[in-house]
Amino acid sequence: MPELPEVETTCRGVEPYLCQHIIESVKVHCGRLRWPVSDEIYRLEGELVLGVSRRAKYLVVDLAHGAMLIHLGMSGSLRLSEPSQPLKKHDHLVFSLSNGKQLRFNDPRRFGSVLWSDDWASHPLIRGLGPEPLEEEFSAGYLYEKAVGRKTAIKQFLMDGSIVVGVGNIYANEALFLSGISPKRAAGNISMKRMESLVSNVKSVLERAIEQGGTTLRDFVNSNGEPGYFKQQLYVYGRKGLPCKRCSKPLKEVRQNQRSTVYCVTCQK
DNA sequence: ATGCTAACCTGCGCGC
DNA sequence: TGCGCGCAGGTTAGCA
Repeated sequence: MPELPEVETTCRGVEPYLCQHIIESVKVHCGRLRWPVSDEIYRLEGELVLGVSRRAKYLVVDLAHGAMLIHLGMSGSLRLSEPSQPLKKHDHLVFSLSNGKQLRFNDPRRFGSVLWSDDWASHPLIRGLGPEPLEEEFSAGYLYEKAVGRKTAIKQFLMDGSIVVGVGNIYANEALFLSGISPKRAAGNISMKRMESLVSNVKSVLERAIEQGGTTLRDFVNSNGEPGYFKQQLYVYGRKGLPCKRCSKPLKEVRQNQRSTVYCVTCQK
């Protein structure tokens, strides 16, 4: 489900309900996530939330004495609920807050994770991540330099978190289409000019998706349970065989690294 | 260093 | 209706 825009949407949605409130209790209904939920999670109880932010696709809940890192994996979501509302299937963790509300972590596939960290920025899963795509550090010059000598397909390269974070399958497909670059082209074989276009399109597609509240394919909902509206603006993702919105020829699907890639053989070279 | 594979899970849509 | 199959927004460990 969630790529950067969906995580950002979730972050903005939950922040007002968490910030300056205390996590009074933590209930773990199923701790078998991507990484087993550690008993350290109970250190959250009594902690004041100072802020909620995002790094890559991790939500960072900053506390007075540490932090909680939440990753939504493929199917995770966070919802604010009233304690009286019945639990939904796959509500694995419930955080009761001092404002009387509950934050519930739901994740059917359990690829997500919920971690305690004393110093989140140096956590092994965070340390070593590449720059944020919406920050200035992610520039054409940076991407071009990183790509020198790399034979990896550009799509795979874009989705490599040590190069740049937050670009998942949907938006990698979209940015490449918008830039007219074949997803199969070797990363090291792209001119600076085209890298400029690519970086610019990665930024703009992510920004536009955030404005629309993310992309809902089947089950993404924000913290209020509402879907995102970017799906109707997708050019290629999920449109295999349908006409290219630019040249009308049918879009082609291939698999790269176990992920589906959809592109236009005419418009993308 | 780079690059590829399998693995972690449940649910849904499709063809038969 | 039901069943089996393939596929799904992510990321890591492990091995060549």
